[in-house]
Amino acid sequence: MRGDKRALIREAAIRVFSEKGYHETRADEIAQEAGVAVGTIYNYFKNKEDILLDIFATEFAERKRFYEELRRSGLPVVEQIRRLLSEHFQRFQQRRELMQVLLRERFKAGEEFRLRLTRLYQEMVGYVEELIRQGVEEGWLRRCNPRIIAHAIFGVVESVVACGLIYPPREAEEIFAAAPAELAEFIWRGLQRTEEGKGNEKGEKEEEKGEGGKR
Amino acid sequence: MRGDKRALIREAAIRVFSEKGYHETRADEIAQEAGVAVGTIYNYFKNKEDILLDIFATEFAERKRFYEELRRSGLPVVEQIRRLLSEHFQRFQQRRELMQVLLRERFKAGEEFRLRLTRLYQEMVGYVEELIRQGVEEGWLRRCNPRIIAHAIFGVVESVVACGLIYPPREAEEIFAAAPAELAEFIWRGLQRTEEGKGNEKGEKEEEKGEGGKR
Amino acid sequence: MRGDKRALIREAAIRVFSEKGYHETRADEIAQEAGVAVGTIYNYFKNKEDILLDIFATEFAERKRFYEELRRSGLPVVEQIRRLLSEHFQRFQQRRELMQVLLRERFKAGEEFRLRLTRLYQEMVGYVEELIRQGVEEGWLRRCNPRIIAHAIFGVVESVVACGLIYPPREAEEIFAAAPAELAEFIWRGLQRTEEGKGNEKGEKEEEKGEGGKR
Amino acid sequence: MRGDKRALIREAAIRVFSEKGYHETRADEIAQEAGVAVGTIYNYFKNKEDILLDIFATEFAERKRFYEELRRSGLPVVEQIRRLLSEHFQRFQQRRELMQVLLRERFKAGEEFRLRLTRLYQEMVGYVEELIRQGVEEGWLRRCNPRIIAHAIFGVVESVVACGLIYPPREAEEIFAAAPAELAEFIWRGLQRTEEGKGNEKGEKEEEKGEGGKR
DNA sequence: GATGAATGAGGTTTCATTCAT
DNA sequence: AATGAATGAAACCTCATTCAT
Repeated sequence: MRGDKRALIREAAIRVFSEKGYHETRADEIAQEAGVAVGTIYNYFKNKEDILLDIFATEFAERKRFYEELRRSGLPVVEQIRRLLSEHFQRFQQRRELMQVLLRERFKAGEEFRLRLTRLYQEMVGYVEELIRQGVEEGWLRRCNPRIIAHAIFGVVESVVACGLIYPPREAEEIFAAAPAELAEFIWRGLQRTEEGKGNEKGEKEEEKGEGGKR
Repeated sequence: MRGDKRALIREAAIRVFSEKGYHETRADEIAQEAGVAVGTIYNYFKNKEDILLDIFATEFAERKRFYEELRRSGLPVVEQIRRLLSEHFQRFQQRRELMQVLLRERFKAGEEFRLRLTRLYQEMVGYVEELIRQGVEEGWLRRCNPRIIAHAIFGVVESVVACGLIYPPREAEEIFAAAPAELAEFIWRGLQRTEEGKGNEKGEKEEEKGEGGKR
Repeated sequence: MRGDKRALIREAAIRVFSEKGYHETRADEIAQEAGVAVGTIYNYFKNKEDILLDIFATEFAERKRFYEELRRSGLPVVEQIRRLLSEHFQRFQQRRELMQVLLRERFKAGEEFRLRLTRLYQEMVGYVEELIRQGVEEGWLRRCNPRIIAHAIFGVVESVVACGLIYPPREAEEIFAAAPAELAEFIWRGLQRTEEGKGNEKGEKEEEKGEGGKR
Repeated sequence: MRGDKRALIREAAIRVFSEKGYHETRADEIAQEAGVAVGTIYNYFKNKEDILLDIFATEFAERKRFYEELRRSGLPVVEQIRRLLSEHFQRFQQRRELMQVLLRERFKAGEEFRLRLTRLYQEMVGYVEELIRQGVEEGWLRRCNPRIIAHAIFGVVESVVACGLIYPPREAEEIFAAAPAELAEFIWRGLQRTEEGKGNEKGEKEEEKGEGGKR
């Protein structure tokens, strides 16, 4: 039950944060959105910042779970990356408000917050970094700096979220619809080996990409 | 003289904002950094937010100048994109603090701010979008959604800035050194036409994308 | 409960305003006088000006209640005016500080304030104006411009309040003690029909007034 | 020349004060209205309050000059009062803005200001008080408390100024046109002896009143 | 556990005044 | 004497947080 109320407040916070931004949101607005009294918030969270941190922590925990599951799956790296992208775009569709909050408040300052968030973020990117490193080592992917490329991939994915904050709903929807396939393709080409045995290798990849874009 | 003082305050603000974030920065900290009294700020800016907006406006104006110069250069699109990327990375090296502020505060809420910034941002991305559109039409680049790809490119470039906010200085420097080449390559591959067997390959892709867009 | 706290703050404000004037009074002085924290004030009032407006509104509402009661009383107009004056002087004795605030801050500028107060004031004077109009029609009072005379009566009554702000306490007390009778007489004579030779006298006066108004 | 600039600024201040009120007027608005730089104001006045005080002092000095002239005129008291009222209404017509400022800011707090103004005000009312005292002693006026009645007369006169601050221009003009005769009559009746020898005494007075209202 | 009125520290902004030119 | 940019003290108000009910 305790978890329920915490989640209730967290989800309410996501809605208002995504609408007005963390700083512009007052504690009592979160309470109102959650349908509880202001004081109740402080029974479940240390302070306002703690709610934001919890939003990040909850989402990152879920992602980590997904990443580890993926890692344990034993699938080929290329397939793992495909699923990872597909998962991200899918999750964005389901939880746009959440994603917007994550994007917007990613760099909020505040001593402790910054430190804790940074750690979470590094850890998360680390999974992808590791995946790419493996892909390179195993010869699936072109030789590159895995850390930089991992961040770049996050940058690409986040660019879609950003569009949702920049364009009016109509245009945003068009972008959201086309983006997954478009960007999977973009990232894929950016990672792919080119030199030898293209014909064969390509064929496989193309198929994979197709599926990735679809689901 | 008036312009000088405005710039003096703006540059001071960039330094403090990049350090502590816009919201966590107090007006008198900006004043102190600028070496003026608090009141002086308000002789040159309507309010604190106005400083932030001015930071964006000034930088975006400069970028627009560069983009238009580029456009008028008559260089082949591929070369234009190359220069654009190179310029961005170079500018990032020169003005890291500025770039961090732009990245961090991009989505700050606040009625008027949001509206004005959105307009500036769209305009800026618009240049790149147009460049890509041309590149595709002229056959230099692969067929794609230019708007989405333009945003993706910004996302990639911004990912480097983000690293500066996530990693400790030592590691960040390593990333900064390698990123330009690494990411130019990444973007480049993402845009490039596949050399051989185009006709066939293309057909497939279109189908895939079509399905991807449908869901 | 809510009404209580509002009244508590309002009454505290009256005391401080009457002592130092609205503009010279700081929000925290009101809070201190009321025995609450500054923030509490803003739970009950939109801003400092809103307190002042509430002081006027509350008093004017009470006066209106009295005027309407009087009107419904069915007493002869002359008696109504007598009671009205008596009530005013009595109320002044009970609520000197309040009256001083009303006198002092009556013309405070400030867009909305001015508008709202003006409306309240006109309404209040309107009652007396109407009373005089009736008195004239019914032949109790001399022929006159009821609106102007209504304002003049308020001017006379307020002059006593003004004395409280000008003279040191000792002298003020003397004035307060004598003023009600003295001014009731003054006003009364100013309104009274001349007893004998009315027809003739009246005619003259009308002419005189006519000329006076012409110039 | 020094006096000229001082007067220039004072007159400008009267215009803005009457429009927005003393507190709501900024020093630079006075400067702008006067067509000088802010700094210039402080070459002629100690501070903002000093301008307001100067407005009162200048007007009160002029009034005192008039009162003393009147006193030295050797005219019968009744005639003196008639002229005094007539002068007041005339001056109001010529200098409405000034009168509004005097009415509005009469009770502004501020240690030194209050003290100095109070002295000026008492002195000014004192002349009228003395006049009435004489009138009573000489049997021209009914027995009364001269101080209270003097204040009441000021209250009546000021009520017209107040109307200018309460009613919209159209209605205010109507009031201004009718007020002098109307109020002279009101005051006159309030002061006049009634008991013995009315016929004769009255006749004289009526004439005087008529003239008073006219000019 | 829930409530929401009370709290008061703290930040933004204003604006009277100064003073170097 | 005139200027007006710079100053910084001061005040309003907000809003995260608490705690008695």
